[in-house]
Amino acid sequence: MKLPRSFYEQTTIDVAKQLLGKYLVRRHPEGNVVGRVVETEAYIGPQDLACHASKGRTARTEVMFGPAGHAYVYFIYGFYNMLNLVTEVKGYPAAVLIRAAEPVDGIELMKTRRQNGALRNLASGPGKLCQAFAVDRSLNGADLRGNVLYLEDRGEPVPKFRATPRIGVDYAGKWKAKPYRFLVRDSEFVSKL
DNA sequence: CAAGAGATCATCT
DNA sequence: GATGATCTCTTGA
Repeated sequence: MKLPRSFYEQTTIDVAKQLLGKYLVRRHPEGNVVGRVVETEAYIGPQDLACHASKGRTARTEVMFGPAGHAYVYFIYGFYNMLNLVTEVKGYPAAVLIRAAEPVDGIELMKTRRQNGALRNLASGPGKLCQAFAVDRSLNGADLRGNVLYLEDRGEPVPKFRATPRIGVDYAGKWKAKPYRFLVRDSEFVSKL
């Protein structure tokens, strides 16, 4: 069943943990694609220097300040999109970055969208995942209760996971060491160990 | 296999 | 005008 808005209104850490083992569904004219989430990161509030919203409320970060259960998609490095899910209460900027998923359905379609079609390389990283799932900024602000992009609970308990510091945020001072990255143990589909 | 460079642009100063 | 929540390819051991 589709995750309700109340799921995303929990604390960002809880959402990030509980997303592991949930299923990301992308409906698209080319075909539908489904992946099992195996890696997430939490970005929490205006004081978190790794969180874009620590720079203030701008056109780019506006979605993060909005209500939970919406997609925050941004473009970076001139090449890649990143998919986040807005969490917590309206007015408090926080989100969970989806970093990796295990391909489940629509694998052939994912391969056509990706350079390297090896199964383990289709969505093992936030940029790769957005390519495989055809996520771009047209989905920024999309409601996750809609039919284009959403998460599904298929009755699987949250798998065993571990926490590490987040990737690529060396500039974030004391926040760079916080264990806000969560990854499924024993999954070969994470971005890195 | 590890390390490094290059690609390329929206966003903020 | 600088930089980034990245990826791929190339290089060298």
